[in-house]
Parts: sequence; C-alpha cells; structure tokens
Amino acid sequence: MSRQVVTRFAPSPTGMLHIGGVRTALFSWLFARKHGGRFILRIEDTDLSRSTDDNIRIIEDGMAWCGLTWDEGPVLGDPGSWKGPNGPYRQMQRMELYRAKIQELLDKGLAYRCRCSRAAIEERRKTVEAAGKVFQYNRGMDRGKGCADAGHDASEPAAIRFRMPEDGDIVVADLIKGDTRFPADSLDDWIIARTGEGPGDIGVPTYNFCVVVDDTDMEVTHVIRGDDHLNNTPKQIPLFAAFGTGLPAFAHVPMILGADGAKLSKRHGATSITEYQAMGLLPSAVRLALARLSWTPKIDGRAVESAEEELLTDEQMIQLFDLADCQKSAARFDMDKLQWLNQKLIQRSPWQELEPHLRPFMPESWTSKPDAWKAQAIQATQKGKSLTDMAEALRFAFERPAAFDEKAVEKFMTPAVKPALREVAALTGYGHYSPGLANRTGREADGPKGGAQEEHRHEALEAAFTAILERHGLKTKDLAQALRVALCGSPVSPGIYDTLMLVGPDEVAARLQRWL
RNA sequence: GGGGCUAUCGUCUAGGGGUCAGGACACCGCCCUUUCACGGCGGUAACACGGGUUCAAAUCCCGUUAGCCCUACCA
Repeated sequence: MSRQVVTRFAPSPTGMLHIGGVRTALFSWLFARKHGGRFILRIEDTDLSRSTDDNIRIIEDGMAWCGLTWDEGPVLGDPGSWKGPNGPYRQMQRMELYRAKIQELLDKGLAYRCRCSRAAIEERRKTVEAAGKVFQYNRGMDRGKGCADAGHDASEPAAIRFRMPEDGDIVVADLIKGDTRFPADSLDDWIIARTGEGPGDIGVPTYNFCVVVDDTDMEVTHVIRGDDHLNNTPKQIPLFAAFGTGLPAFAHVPMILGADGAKLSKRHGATSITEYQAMGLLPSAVRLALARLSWTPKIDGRAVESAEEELLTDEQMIQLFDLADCQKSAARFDMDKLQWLNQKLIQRSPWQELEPHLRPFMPESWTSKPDAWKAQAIQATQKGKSLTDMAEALRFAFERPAAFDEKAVEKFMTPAVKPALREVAALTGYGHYSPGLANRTGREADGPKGGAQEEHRHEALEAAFTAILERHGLKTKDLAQALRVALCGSPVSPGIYDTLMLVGPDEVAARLQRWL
C-alpha cells in the first residue's frame, strides 16, 4: 500500500517568478495530478530582506496565471492564512519546528555546537590549502581542530553542525539522472543553524536543513526540483536518516538555458512569468512549451511525431507525463516553438475561451461590445501568433485611422475605384454575425452554423460587393484594398467582409466620406 | 583545486550494436489567395573529439574537450 503522492514547489520570493521555476513547478504539478496526489506550494522565505508579502503575492499570481493550482500552501491574496494540514507554508513561520528538530539532533548527538569563528576557519583553510589539499571542516588535515567532540564552553553563542558520515558512498537514486554516487569524504560537517543570539540559543536554520524538515513534515513523497540541487542531495540524505523517516524519491530536472546556451537571465529577454503573460501568450501554450523542454511525451511507447500530436491538452499531458521520459541534459529555451504553440492553441480555441485572455489587451470599449461582435472579431483574427497580435489587428475596429499609409493611398485610391467606394458607403444592414453563427469553432468547421439568417447577411454583403465590382469592372483586390486603406489606414486587415461587418455600415460610410 | 551532471540537424528531440540517423519548430522554395496571414506540398541541415571492444559503434568502455552545478553561518 503506497502512500498518496505528494510533490511540492518551494520557491523563494525574489520579486519575480522565474520561468525555470515555473517549469519545475509544472513537472511537480503534472506528476501529482497524474498520480492523483497533492501538490504543495511552500515559500522559502528565510532570506528576510526579500520576503515581503508583495513578493510572495507575485509567486502566487504567477502560479495561478499558469494554472498551476496548489492543494496546500498559502491562500492566494491572504498573506496570513494557508490551506492544508501541515502549515504554515512559509518557512519563517516554522521556526519553532526547526528549533525542535535541531534540539532533537543535538540531544541524539547527531549534531553539535560549533563556535569556530569565521576568522579561525579561514585561517585553517589557508593552512590546508597551502598544503595543496581541499579544506573540509573536521576532515582530513582539519580533523580534531574544530568543535566536533570538544566539550566546549556553552556560554558562547554557537552555530550548529550536522555530523556527516565519513566513509562509503552516498547514492542518490535519481528518477531522471539515474543512480549518482558521491564519496562521503567529499562532504563535511555542514552548518544546519547559524550562530545564535546568545548562549544556548539556536540561530536561524539553513536552507538545506529546512528543506529536509519541511519535506519530512509535509510528507513529500517525490522531490522534483532543479538539477542545481543534485549536489545538495547527498547532504540531505543523512539528515532524513537522522530523523528516522524514509527517503522521498528524487527527480532532478535539467535547467533551462538561454538561446545562447548560457544560464537564462534577463539579458536573454523574458525570464519572469509576468513577461510571458504580457507578451500575449496563453497560459496553456506556456505550459506546453515548458513541458516539452526536457520531456518527450510517449504515446504507446512512441515519441510524438507530428505537429498534431505536439499539441497536447492538459489532460493528455497529465496522462502521458513520466519522469522516465525526461531528458538529463539542459535545454535551451525556444521562443519560436512557444510562439508556434501559442498560435496553434489560439487557432483551435473557441472564442468564448479566448475572450477572457484577450480582454486585458483590448481597449476599454471592448467590454461593451455585444458577444456577436466579439465573436466575429476574435474569429477574424485567430490566425495571429499572440493575443497582442490579435489586439493590434483589431485596432481599426475601435478607432479611426490616425494616419494613412501613403504608398497604399497612392496605389489603391485610384479614380476608378471611387464610384465603387461610394456604393459601398451606401450599403446598409450588414452588421456583425450573431453569437449563434459565431459558435462555430473554426473556418468551415462542421457543427451548427448558426441561424440561416445570419449566414444570409454575410452572403448578402458578399453578393452586394460582387455586384459593385461587376458594375465598375473592378477586381476584388482593387476594391478590398481601397477599402482597407480608407477604413484602417493601411492595406492590411482581416478579410474584407469581416472588416466591413466589424466596423459596421454607419461607421464605414463615415470613414469613406473623405475619399469620395 | 575537489566532487557531481551533461554532450544527435540552428533549436527541442527519436533512436541504446547493423536505420538512406526519424519527427517537430525555425529557415528556404513552390502552391493557394481580396491584403497580412493561415493552410498544403517539398527542401537544406546533426551523432563534440580521440582511443578502444566488435565482423559491425550515434549506440558499449576509457580518455579528452566544452558547458553547467555544488564546494557559504546564500537559497
């Protein structure tokens, strides 16, 4: 009878949510969801200076935007509270537990007080290094120089070190990297608590210690984290043993690099999840793109091998996710692929689903437009790569052109086209579709086409348009381009019928006035 | 310095002794077309290097090189 799967994501509040962190969180989330387990969000805020409520809020918002819902952790937007049985989920609020655990180790003799000053240690380090050796506290040449077994003066503040094994190998049975062994003698007695305020006091515990206490206390079964922590694992394993609890499984996921192969940083462009949001990306696209970095979904043991198969839904990702199919090596971030994914996902989303994501990029007046209008506006621009592209492509629908592309004016606003424009200006009754028709999923999609009346309005417009062309001996292109220039200021816009219908007869006539 | 991880098209990757080394993105070309796009079809392009083992190595072994991580009273 195996325990329920529990995974966690434990970021520290730095003022932004890094895209690499989101990917790690995503893997943990995927794993928990796949196994019907719980996913914990825990805040590692022992770095006091940066741990503000605002910075924690940034993490929560980023996670929420990405759809990475947590079962235990802080309650979004309410700094004081949390949900889940093993809270609090902020380390600074867990000091009592840490101190108790440290005391326990002290009592068992598994840890000891260390009063060596930094200066003293520095001195000893120099001595060892001068001899061409590596300095390790209480190891090799330094053995017996420290506080390990010396009965010492308890009247002075002290740091606390954990007694590490000295022989053999510590092996990390990693689900992604495979078995990795670390010679015990490459590790030394590390500090689990900083020097306290006064005699007998236990100072602020260190990261590697808190992680182990928290993962134990929160019953985490699978520690999925960045592979920059692989080297920390052999330090942590003896600690788990000291607490007498079983080991969680470990999975160290490779890093995400910038396009140039260097660690992803600000100079590569967007590192914060907020920036991706601002770029007009769908959270689903970000999830997919991130997941596909270092993970190859296998369908019936075969890697996905077509564009169609690449476009996994969340449900498919959850179903297919397997740590065994994760890459061991770091991956470079591929913005092109993300944008392609985004475009595809935009294309195949029903307009109702897109609308809330698009709204933040639209002008105020968007909200007051009728659904039918929104539906058509979205469908007319759904070929865009991003929500910002769509918003940009829809500008003409909200404001009259501020300027007119000179070359286009010269090329398309010919004397021959003016009489035809006059007729277009006189057309009426061709407003936008109703939502019934708009409900169709894509161009030419099967399914309900909506009311025949609405279809008819489009057909009527097209018929009228064609008739005008014939009367004046024009090609579609001639009139369409001239109209685009007049209505949008540029020769680029959605399909000409969509453009007309979105602007509407009255406004079309108004914008056409100056060209007649 | 010590310890650890990694290495297939430009990018993400499949492939784990015998393949014309497969796919996706990007790129290029053609087609479609009322603009921009979308879409369709096709193309260029890779096993880091050196030694082994083997009839046969991208695949197994050993080195080298390169990148990254840990080596803090940071997280």
